[in-house]
Amino acid sequence: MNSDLSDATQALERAAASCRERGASLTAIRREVLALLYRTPKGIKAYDLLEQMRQTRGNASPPTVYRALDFLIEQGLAHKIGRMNLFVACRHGAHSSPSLFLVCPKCNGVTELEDPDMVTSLYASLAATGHRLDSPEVEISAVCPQCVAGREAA
Amino acid sequence: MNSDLSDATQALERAAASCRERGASLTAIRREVLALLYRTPKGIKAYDLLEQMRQTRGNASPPTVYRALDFLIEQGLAHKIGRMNLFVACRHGAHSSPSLFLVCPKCNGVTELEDPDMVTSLYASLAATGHRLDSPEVEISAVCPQCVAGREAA
DNA sequence: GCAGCGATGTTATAACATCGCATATCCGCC
DNA sequence: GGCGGATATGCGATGTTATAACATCGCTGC
Ligand SMILES: [Zn+2]
Ligand SMILES: [Zn+2]
Ligand SMILES: [Zn+2]
Ligand SMILES: [Zn+2]
Repeated sequence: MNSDLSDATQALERAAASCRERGASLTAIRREVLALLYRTPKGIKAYDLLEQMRQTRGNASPPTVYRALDFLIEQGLAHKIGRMNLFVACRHGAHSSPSLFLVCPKCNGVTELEDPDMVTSLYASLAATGHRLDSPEVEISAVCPQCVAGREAA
Repeated sequence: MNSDLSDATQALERAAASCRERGASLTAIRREVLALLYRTPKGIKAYDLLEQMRQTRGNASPPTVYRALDFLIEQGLAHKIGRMNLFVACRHGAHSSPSLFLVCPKCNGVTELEDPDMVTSLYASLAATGHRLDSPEVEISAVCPQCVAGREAA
C-alpha cells in the first residue's frame, strides 16, 4: 500500500505545526517546495525545483523558490549542500544536534546522518582551537553504499 | 624581518617540485594563482582572484583562473570551500588525511585543521553506514576565535 | 477607509562557472 | 632542422546559481 504519500502528508502537517509554534506560517508555496523536497530525498537543485513549481504555478520565478528555501532553512526544515548547490529536506523534524551530510560524488545523492559520537569529537576539536560550532550542517564527500557496491545509481 | 615572503617563496618551490614529481608543471599562471592564495590565507573568491590577476596580466579571463584553480586542486595544493565559493591554499604540502575546513560565518574566514582523532571517528561513522570517505574536504561552519571574542575581524 | 505588515509577483542583474574552438608552446622523435 | 602529439593559453560566448529592487496583494486592527 501507498504509505509514502501519507508519510509525506504527515510530515507536512508536523512541519506546519512546528512553524505555527514559532509564529511562522507554512504557506502554500513553502508547503509545495517542502513537498517537492520530500519527493527527492537525494536533494534537488533550485532551478529544477523551479521547473517543477512551474508545472502547477506557471508564474514561479527564481525568487519564488529561493525565498521558500530560505524560509525552510531558517525553520530547520531543509538544508543546503553548498558543495553541490543542492537542497534537501531535513530528515529530523527540528534537530538541535548537528548532522553530517554525506554527499556522494558518483551519484550526487545526499544522506543526512546524525551521529552523537562524531559530534562530541567535533566539539572537542573545535574547542581546542577556540572555535565554536555554528551551523547544523557538516558536509562530507563520501561514496554511498550503492556506489561503493559499483551500482552507480543514477 | 620579512620572513613571510621567503616562506611563500619556499612554499612555491616545494609546490613546483611536487608537481614535477607527478609529471605536472607549475606554469607561470598557476604559480601566480597559488601565490595569490598564499597571500590570502582566509580564502579568496575566483573573481577577486581574477581581478588581482589582471593587474599583472591584463588579458586574464574567468577560464584562466578556473583552469589554474582546477589544476591546483587536482595537485592537492588548494581546496575549494563549496559553501562560500571560496578557494584556499592547502596548508599541508600534500596531505593524505582529510582536513576539517572551519568556515567562520562572521568574517568568512577559512581555517584548515588536521585532526587525526576526528578523522578516526569520522571513518567509524561512515563505515557503520556503508559509506567510504572520498575527498579530503570536510566543511564545517564554526565561528573563529577572533569572532568568538567579538572582534568581528574584517 | 486605510495604515501596517508579511508574503508574493516581476523584472533585471549580480555572481559563479564552463564550453568550444583557435592558437601557441613544449618536447621527444625522425 | 622539421614533424607530430600533448599540454597550456587566449578569447568569446554561454550556462548556472542567486539576489536586488521595487510593485502589489491580502489580511488585520483601528
Ligand atoms: Zn536536518
Ligand atoms: Zn552514490
Ligand atoms: Zn589541505
Ligand atoms: Zn571569524
